[in-house]
Amino acid sequence: MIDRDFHLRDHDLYRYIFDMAVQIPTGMVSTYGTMARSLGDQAASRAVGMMLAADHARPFKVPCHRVIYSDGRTGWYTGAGKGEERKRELLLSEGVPISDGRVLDLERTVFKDFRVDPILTRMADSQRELAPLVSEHGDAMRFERIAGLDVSYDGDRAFSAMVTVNRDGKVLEEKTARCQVNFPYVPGYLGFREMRPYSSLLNKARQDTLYLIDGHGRAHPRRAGIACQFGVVHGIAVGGVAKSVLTGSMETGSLYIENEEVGRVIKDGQGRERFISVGNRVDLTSLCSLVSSISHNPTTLAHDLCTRYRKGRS
DNA sequence: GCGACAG
DNA sequence: ATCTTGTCGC
Repeated sequence: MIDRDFHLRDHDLYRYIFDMAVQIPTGMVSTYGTMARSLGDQAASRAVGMMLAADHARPFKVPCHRVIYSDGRTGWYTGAGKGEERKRELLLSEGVPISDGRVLDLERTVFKDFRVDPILTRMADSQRELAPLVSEHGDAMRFERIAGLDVSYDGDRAFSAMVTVNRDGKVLEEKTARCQVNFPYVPGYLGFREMRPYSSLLNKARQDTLYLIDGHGRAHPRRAGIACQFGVVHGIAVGGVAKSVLTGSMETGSLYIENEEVGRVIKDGQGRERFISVGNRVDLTSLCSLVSSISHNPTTLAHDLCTRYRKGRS
């Protein structure tokens, strides 16, 4: 049984990062990569840097200047008196050894013993648990309704949209929603950023509708991309329609992970290249045929709608 | 230089 | 993803 609430919840990764930063003792530093690894995945290192630099509400004072690059480079400080120079000043005044813009003796100066819940490990485990629940069977052509979904952002305010068309490409329904997300984009964990914005578009999960999501399904390091998460959590048919590759190798129009075909490249109704992979309850071949055959890609329609919605309401 | 990571 | 400027094609 999958923990639906775990997938649907807004996990506040900012709070995790702030709670970690205050654990770095005066006179020591940590690195973006070290903090990401403590959370469970080094892939989040850029996200750690983005969160520390972001203009985001903080419940207490966060010593961002104590977080540096893993090669010792001090980097930038976005707080009061911003700049490279200010960050070095602050660290020097705290007794951190710096020379030539680099923190010295990293073995001793880099703090690694964070006390934190390894949330990314739990998320990755949850994706591995979900992967075997994905069904790759079902004819995409049997659906009367095809719904494209996408999200647009203003900072961490998400504006999502769903456009439902029939197989002739005629628009049957449009819907928008907005919500706050506090989980940044981390490669491999997109589902934990966008599950709520997408789910808030669903009055009820419809079995007569094929949902197409901007992102991958099985073409994911743990075979559980956002299209799989959305499909299994709601028990619906979903296809992944991505603009670029996340993982795997391309050979003659197919995307492979360890000799298994996990996706295909096609041209959509507008002639644009898209990477298709199974989310849930459809087979790859009919899914590709469907996306190629619809004159207006519902995912593109949803992209345009949520962009307009954001610009009109933010 | 390599590898390169959805949105 | 978003921002911003510049360029191309209709």
